[in-house]
Amino acid sequence: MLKIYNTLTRSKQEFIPKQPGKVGMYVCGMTVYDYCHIGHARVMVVFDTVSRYLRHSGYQLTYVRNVTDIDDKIIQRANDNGEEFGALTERFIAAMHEDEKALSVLPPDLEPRATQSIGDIINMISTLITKDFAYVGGNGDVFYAVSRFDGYGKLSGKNIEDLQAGERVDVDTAKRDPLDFVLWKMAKPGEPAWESPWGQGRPGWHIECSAMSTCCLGNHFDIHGGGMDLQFPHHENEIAQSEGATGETFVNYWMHNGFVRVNEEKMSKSLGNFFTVREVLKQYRPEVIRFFILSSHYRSPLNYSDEHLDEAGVALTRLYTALRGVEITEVAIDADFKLRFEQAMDDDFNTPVALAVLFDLARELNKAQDKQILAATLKQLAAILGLLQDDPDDFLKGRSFTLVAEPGKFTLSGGQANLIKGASEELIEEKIQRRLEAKKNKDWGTADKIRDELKELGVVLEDMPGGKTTWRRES
RNA sequence: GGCUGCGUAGCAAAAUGGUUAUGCAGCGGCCUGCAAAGCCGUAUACACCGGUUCGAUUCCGGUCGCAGCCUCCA
Repeated sequence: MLKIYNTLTRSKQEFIPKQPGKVGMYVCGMTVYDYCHIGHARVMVVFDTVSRYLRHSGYQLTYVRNVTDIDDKIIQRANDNGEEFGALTERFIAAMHEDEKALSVLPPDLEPRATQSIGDIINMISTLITKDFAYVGGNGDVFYAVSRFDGYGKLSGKNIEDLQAGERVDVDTAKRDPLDFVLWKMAKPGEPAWESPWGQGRPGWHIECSAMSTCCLGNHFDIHGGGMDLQFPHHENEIAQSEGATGETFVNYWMHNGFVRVNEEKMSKSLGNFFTVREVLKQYRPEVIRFFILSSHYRSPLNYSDEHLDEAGVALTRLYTALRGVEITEVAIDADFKLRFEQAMDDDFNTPVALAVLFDLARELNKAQDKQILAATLKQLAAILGLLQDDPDDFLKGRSFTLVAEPGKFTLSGGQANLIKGASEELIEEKIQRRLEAKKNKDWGTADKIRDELKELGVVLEDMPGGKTTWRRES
């Protein structure tokens, strides 16, 4: 039985979909004016894992993740660059898709864009005005009247009085109440704009998600996800807009992932302490990043550092080592390990425990005479986490190292990866042959020297029973 | 100031009212020419102070420390 921690109730609840067997899930995606950083990667990987597990559990899932491709920052950045905002967003959407692909994040079923949902957005704003939840302000912008919505604050645990008391001085006299937020923003000359009943303008950020989610999944759906920081005001506002407009419950389960931190501080654009996915991919294999993200629970903070990435690489190497040399066949997998794995995932997607099950499985596999069933079990269960799908030898020898170049020039390359990581495979094989000769002559000095040379190049040798020598690159 | 949440061994990270988490690192052993990998064994914990309980790291209260939100942010 799957349990999900619901931010709305601050407790783990049994997951009961609205319609038996079917799940609708919406996740707030990226605002595309820059490259994705590791914090964005966490959202993508976490909800990709959630969607994989829901499907594994037999649910027919519709997974929607939007793209915010119009907002103030996008306009600002496009102006700074002296380019059309559409050119800017296309470029970063392409880059985002490359990053996702590298991290084994499967594409969502639907990826609506704000600029392609303007009609739906306008319809929702019109409804809100009709129902008196929204008004045209003194400057022509359309605002949501927060005080009109009774449930305001139910998600974030805030109440209107506290918010008003803590409100910073707001010079915006166009609003009736400082807490009101913009639904439709009038365009300044030269800004991107769409026709609307209130004049040329663009949608506010919050209404975009309300419109795109209800359009794709209906007025009332199962799961809505996003980063912790979106709880307030973004998701609170979404509830106010959607429930105000439709009169129905908006979402049953709210899921929020924790932040990636750097030196105990939130990784964010504003703090400037972020690492982009493609930067990190120059140093670490994509699967190592994915493993690192899944090695802590999705709601916990995740501290980013090279040391932790290194540890993730070593841990992943242990799992791949267990699979090395075993032919994976189509067999029924081990029921006990499957059950333990599912119990972990059923408990609010407890990936650290699920990984611990995989490590226990790896130990059994290392001991086993007949490895077929355990190996198949390991690979199949890991697939639910989006891990261990590479050929073990390719992983261990660094052949699947991913190189990310400029957007649009994404390359998956074994040959280049070898050059990055030091010695070519030809050189390694040659040295191994020379060492085997030396070993045959019991010339241990030469043999050890060759081994040390390769170690310098990040290559570790392993003498196998039967006189063969295999090798791997240090992760 | 208001509202969330967190504080676990050398590091990372889970569960749990009484019993081995797990990975890396350490120590002892097996294996190996020596290693590596693997296997076996082993040490080191639950911020502090009270309370509830036969028994608390786990529940309750308080203290201290940390992070996040209250402004755009995944």
